[in-house]
Amino acid sequence: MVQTARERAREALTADIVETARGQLAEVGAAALSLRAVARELGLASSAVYRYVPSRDDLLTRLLVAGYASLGAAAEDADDPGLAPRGRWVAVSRGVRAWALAHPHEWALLYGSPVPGYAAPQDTVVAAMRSAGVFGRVLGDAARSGGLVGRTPDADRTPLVGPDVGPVLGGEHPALDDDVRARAVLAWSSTLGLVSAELFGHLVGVTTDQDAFFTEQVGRLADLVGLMG
Amino acid sequence: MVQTARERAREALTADIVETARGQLAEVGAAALSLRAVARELGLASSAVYRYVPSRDDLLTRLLVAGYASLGAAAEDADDPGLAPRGRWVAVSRGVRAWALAHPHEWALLYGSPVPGYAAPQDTVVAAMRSAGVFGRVLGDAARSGGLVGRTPDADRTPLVGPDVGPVLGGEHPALDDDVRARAVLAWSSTLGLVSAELFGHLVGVTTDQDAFFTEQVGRLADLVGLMG
DNA sequence: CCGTGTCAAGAGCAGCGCTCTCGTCTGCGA
DNA sequence: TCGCAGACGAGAGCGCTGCTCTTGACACGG
Repeated sequence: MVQTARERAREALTADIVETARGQLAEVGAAALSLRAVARELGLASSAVYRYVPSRDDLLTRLLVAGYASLGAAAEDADDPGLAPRGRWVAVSRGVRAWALAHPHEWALLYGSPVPGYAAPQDTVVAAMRSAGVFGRVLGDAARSGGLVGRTPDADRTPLVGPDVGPVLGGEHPALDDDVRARAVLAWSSTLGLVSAELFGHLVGVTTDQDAFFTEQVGRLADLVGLMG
Repeated sequence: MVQTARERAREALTADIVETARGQLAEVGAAALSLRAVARELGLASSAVYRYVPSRDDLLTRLLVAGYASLGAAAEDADDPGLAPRGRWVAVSRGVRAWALAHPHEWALLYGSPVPGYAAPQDTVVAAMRSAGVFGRVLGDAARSGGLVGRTPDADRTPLVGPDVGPVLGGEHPALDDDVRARAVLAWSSTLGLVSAELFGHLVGVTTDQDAFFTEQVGRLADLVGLMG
C-alpha cells in the first residue's frame, strides 16, 4: 500500500478540512457550518475545498461518523468490567453524558433534529451502534454472570424488538429474552432523552443538581433493566 | 378595545405570515425556513414582511409558542379522566406521540437541536409547560384518588427536583414526594427520548411494531412512576 | 384639506452552496 | 528525459439567503 506524494498530501489536506470543520462545529453548530469559512481558515479558495469534499452534506456525514466514533470510545473508556452490572451501566451512562456535555454541538448533530434534505448513509448507522454496543456488553456480561434478575417471559407475546438487535445487545443468552431487550432499548432511549433534555434546556428549573439527578435517574433505568449490584 | 382598520389589517396579515410559515415549516423544516419564501407565497416583497415580523428568529419564536400550544392541546384531548391513572398516562403519552408523528418538523423544532445563536425567550418555557401539565394532572388526580403506589421516602436525602415543579406536576399532596416527582420527570424525559428516537430514525431496525412498542414502553414508564390501573 | 405616519416595493450588502473556466504544476509512462 | 494527462488552486459567477435603507404612494386624524 504505497502512496505517492500527491496521495499523501491529498489525505492530509482532507483530514485538515474535516478537523477544521469539527472546530467550526464546536463553535457555531451544525446548522451554521460553512464550507467557505472552513476554506478561509485553511487559506484556501472556497472552490478548492470541493476537490476534497464533494458537498457540505458529505462533510456532515464525515463529522457524523467521527462523532459516533468519539462517543463510542468515550463509552468504552467509561466502562469498568470490574464493577457490578448496575454500577457498570451507570458508569457508562455517565460517560455518555460527560461526552455530551463536552461536545454539545456534536451531540446535537448525532441525536438532535436531522438536517433537512439529508439522508444518513449506511456508514453512519453502523458507526452509531458502537456506543449501544457498550451497553449491550454490560447486559450480556450480566446475563452470563447471573447479575440480571430473571423474569417469566410470556412466550405467546409477539416480540416487539427486531431480531437484528440480538448481536449488538448482549449476544445470545437464554436470560436475554425479548422482554429484557425491550427494557434495554427503553433505557437507552430514555438516556438519550435525559441527556438531550438537559443539553437542550428542557430541564432548567426542574433539577437542583444536574449531575446527581442524572446519576439517580440512570440508576433507576438500570433497575428497570434488571441489573443487580 | 376598539381597533382601527389599520390595526385589524395589521393583525390579520401578521397571522397570515405565521400561518404561511407553519406551512413552510411542515414542508421543509425549521432550518430551511425562509422569510423570502413566505413573502413570495403571500405575494409580498421580502422587505415588507419585516414590517410585521422583526426577524427570522422572532418568527421562529412565534412558531415555537404555537407548537407548544398545539402539542399541549393534543395532550389534553388525549386525556380521559374516566380512565384509571395508568391508562390515562399511557393515553396522554400516545397522544403526544401521535401529535409528533403528525407534525414531525414541529416536534424537531420543539425538542430537537436548538437553533444556534437563538436563545428561547421566557414566553416559550411557559408555553412548554402546558403538555407537561397534563401529565402533572394525571399524577395529582392519581395521588388524590389513591391510584398511586406509596413509597417510603428517605427524608434525609436532598431533593433533586426543584421546588418550582410542584405546581405543574400534580399540585400539593402528601403522596407526591420528591421521589415520585423525580420519577415523573424521568418518565417525561424518557417519553421525549422515545418519540425523538423514533422520529429521528434511531429505532429503525430495532422495533418490529413501532406503535405497540411505544405503548408497551410508556406502560413500563407509568409503572415506574407508580400509577395503578 | 393637509400634514403625519404607515405601507409595500425595490435596490443593495454580505454571506452562503455550488459550478465552471482558466492557467499552473506534478508525476507517470513512453 | 521528455510529453502529456490529470490533478491542482484561484477566481468569477449563479441563485439563494437574512437584513437594511430609501423611495414614493396611500390612509387616517386633526
